[in-house]
Amino acid sequence: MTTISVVLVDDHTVVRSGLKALLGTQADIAVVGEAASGEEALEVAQQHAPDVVLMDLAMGAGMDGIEAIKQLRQRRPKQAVIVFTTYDSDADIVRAVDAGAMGYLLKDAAPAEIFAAVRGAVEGKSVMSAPVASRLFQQLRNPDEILTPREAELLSLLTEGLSNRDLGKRLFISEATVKTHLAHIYAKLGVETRAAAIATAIRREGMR
Amino acid sequence: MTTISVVLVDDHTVVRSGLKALLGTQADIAVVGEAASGEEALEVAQQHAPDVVLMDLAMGAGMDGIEAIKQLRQRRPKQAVIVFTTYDSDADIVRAVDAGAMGYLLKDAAPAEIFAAVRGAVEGKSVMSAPVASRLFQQLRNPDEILTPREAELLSLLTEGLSNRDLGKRLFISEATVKTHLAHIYAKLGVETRAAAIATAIRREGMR
DNA sequence: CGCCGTATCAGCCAAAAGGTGGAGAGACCA
DNA sequence: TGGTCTCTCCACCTTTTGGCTGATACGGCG
Repeated sequence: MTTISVVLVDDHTVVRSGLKALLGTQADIAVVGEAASGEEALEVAQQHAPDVVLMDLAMGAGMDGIEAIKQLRQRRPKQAVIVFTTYDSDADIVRAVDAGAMGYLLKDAAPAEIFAAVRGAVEGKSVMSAPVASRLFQQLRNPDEILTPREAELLSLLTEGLSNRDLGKRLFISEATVKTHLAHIYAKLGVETRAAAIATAIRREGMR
Repeated sequence: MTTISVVLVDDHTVVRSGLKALLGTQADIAVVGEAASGEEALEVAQQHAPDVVLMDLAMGAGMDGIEAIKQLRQRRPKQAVIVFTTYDSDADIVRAVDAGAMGYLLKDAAPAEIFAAVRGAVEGKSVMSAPVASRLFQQLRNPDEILTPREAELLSLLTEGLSNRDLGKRLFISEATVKTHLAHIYAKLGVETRAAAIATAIRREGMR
């Protein structure tokens, strides 16, 4: 049985050491490096060429986790990246998977779950915490379901090419409210701009 | 009934032979020559003075189809050129018709359609595949909407939801140039925002 | 009863997009 | 040769957007 080399990326020292101790109990898993930021992660991964990178998405300063995943994946496609984070917002999940994450674990995951994720990752299996999986599944299956009625209404008008001001007038709400709704829509669709939201919405069957 | 002489121009031998066999089934059509490039086409057409030239637009190397059409038309205005190609991009259609093509067929056209195009061409009739016709019609109806090749390229990327910066990187041009192109595209499409441009482009058949 | 999801609104700030006007290089055309 | 088109780039300025934080209100649910 080969040993699985792992690099930990988290800006909290305590989390890293805890994780290190936990993984240390497993004979077939070895933590070969640590990093506290996205930039550092790239360096460390370069040095140790680990099989798996366990990474927190939220990093204090500098490059964020998503960007780090993209770059890691670009440099060594065979290396598996597992997201290990506190929050499970829809946007983060979609973007992380999009960026190439092999797994998505929440920090309250059971030890056994973490071990399984690491071992699964090297075999090309994608392991994720139950709540994350269900969300992702729902997203892929019917992303519109997670939009509230009002949001769906707004999205539909958005595909007409209206501006925030016009959207407000059309729906009899303030521009501020429009922006709030839009922010929620972007998060749920996993995009950052209205352009991408429109492209996604129109192509996503139904509204042409 | 006079026999219609045809010259085939396509850089793929298989396409030429298939077409030759197909046209051979018609008593009134005779393939009198073949060419694999634009230059060769000019020579062969010179030799055989065919009634019709069936030509692919995409030729591996050397003179492209559009240029070949222009020259053919210039040398023998009576000779009909029919474009027979795989793609139906707006730019190609417009340029081919501009260059003097009498017809525009897609390679998946039905045999009957091809025969009709050849026979129609000698009578001065212009025959084209349905999707091509509809595009051209739309172009003619609203000439202002003809996008330049570069603009079309940009518009297509625009529908992916990219930002100006990303568009620039992707096309190896500055953000300033991107903005210039976008302004032109908006004007031609009759919209004011990128959102509307995307909505229009995606819905306007073709780029999904 | 508090908690959560939904919908509404505000203000502030940075980034992106859009408008205007100009300009040079290269291709093409008459 | 001169005019036109296309593609490229720049500067300056305004508007739009998106990100962040926070707030109020209503209704359902455990």
